Amino acid sequence: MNHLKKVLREHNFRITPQRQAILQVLYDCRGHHLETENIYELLVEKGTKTKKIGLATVYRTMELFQNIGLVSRLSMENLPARYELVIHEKLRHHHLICLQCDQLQEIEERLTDDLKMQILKEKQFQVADQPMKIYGYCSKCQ
Amino acid sequence: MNHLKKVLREHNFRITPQRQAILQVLYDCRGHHLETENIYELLVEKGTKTKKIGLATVYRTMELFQNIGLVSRLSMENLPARYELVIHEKLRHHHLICLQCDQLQEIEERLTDDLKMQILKEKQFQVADQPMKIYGYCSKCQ
DNA sequence: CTAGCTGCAAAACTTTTGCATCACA
DNA sequence: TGTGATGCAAAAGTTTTGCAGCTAG
Repeated sequence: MNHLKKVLREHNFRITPQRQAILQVLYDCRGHHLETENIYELLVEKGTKTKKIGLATVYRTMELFQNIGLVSRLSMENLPARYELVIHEKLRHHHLICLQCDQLQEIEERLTDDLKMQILKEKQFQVADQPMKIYGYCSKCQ
Repeated sequence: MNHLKKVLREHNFRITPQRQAILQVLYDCRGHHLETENIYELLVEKGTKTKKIGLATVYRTMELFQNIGLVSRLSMENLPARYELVIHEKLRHHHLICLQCDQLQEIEERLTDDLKMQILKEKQFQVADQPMKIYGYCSKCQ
């Protein structure tokens, strides 16, 4: 939460109750990958006693958080995009997505280091420093 | 075109002028990755003198073609999905997508063989036999 | 104070669907 | 001729935007 405040201030964005509440939800659900709609619902449930929030605000906030590196966005084939908090102590990772059950697993980023280097060498294409989505079948669904 | 007819007949689907026209467009644009809307527009241009076609038909046809393996679908982050004809003589490949200009390049599939094997070994996750999307910056946009 | 945020509602956009009609086999 | 395919229009579903009012700094 302090990190949020620091990053927002650094970029000259305001620390609003809505932004704090959204970050709290993301933190409470860390490890999961939430749709904007999920986040909104959780906020509405909690929020009966506190503040009101609009779905558009959640969308706008998720875009903002992504831009400043607080969350990473995972666009799903046709489904709504999902977000997860970027945890800095955690190793960077890619996503393994099961085509059968939509379940997510993670693999360490280092596994793609060689691939990135080859792509740079052969195609002069600089692979972005963002999680890759790798589709397939998890051990249960094979 | 003969291949289309063969595959459709094998699956008990009908060979309609619309399906043939769509396949023709895909063939004429082979090497490119077309949005459904692009295909529709091209058909409307050409079609003034021939037949009418509806956008819904293009959507339905692309889904059908994908199911029977005639085209491969490339879901783009927020943008409309793009399709390309599956050319059997051509080597299987992955896509490099430039985050700046949306341009697509291709890399040979073999470059990810090691990665796939490691993922299977470490996570018992079977990577699907489909093109991977790798995001980054092309040589012009870096 | 005032620029940046927010909520609401409406719009934008891609994709899907219902249905009456059409046409391939 | 009968069933699958089509065109049209409307619906669905996610995300964006316009705008008037609110609020953090």
